[in-house]
Amino acid sequence: MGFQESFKALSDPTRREILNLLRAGPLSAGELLEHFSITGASLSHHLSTLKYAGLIDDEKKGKYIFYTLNTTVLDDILNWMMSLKGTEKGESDHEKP
Amino acid sequence: MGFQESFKALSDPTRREILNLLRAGPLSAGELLEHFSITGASLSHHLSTLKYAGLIDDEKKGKYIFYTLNTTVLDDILNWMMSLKGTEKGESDHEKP
DNA sequence: ATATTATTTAGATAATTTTCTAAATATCTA
DNA sequence: TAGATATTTAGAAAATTATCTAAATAATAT
Repeated sequence: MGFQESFKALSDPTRREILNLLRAGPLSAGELLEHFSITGASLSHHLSTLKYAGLIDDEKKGKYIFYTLNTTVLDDILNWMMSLKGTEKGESDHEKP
Repeated sequence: MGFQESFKALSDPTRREILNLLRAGPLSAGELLEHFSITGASLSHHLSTLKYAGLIDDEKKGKYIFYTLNTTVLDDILNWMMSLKGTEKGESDHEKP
């Protein structure tokens, strides 16, 4: 999984809102659906995009599938962005090199 | 400019490479073009996408237009991602709350 | 076993994006 | 002024994406 899929996944507002909702803890597809006015099929596509990008995990519990945030990819993106800014991983903002 | 445009801009590998190249300092469109095998027109579109997203600035100097990295939007994205991770702005990774 | 509920998959359409070639604009130089 | 160079804009074709409805799969409940 590269940045390609991650950024593409993050570029949709519905998907970003899904991630926001998952901050509080795992939610099923149906619980997520209540927060949007799209069909279950559309939500399912968004979830599979997020999963393909590595941004969420899913776990089947009986009739439901619960989705959780996976922050591993976010960390990779954070590091890439910090290196773009020229800031090393542990470096403070206040140094004058 | 919202996250929409920024993430969309970042989702293309050519555009991410442009940002990487600009880390070292300003470059003209022509100088950037040498690093890719696309037409000038395509590059120009990528540059306008990056500019619209607020990720680069441009400055005309005579015959040339020089592009520079603008890290303001990157900071906003970094903050959003850190809040997704549940990490406050100045907070260390090592605390156990 | 049948019906109900939760979710995904298939297939279609409309909108967006990437890229190209060709033409336009702006600046410099001879 | 005419020609060359740097870059953008216009217009079109091909690929990708978001969304929908309808159908399929899987699990639970009666």
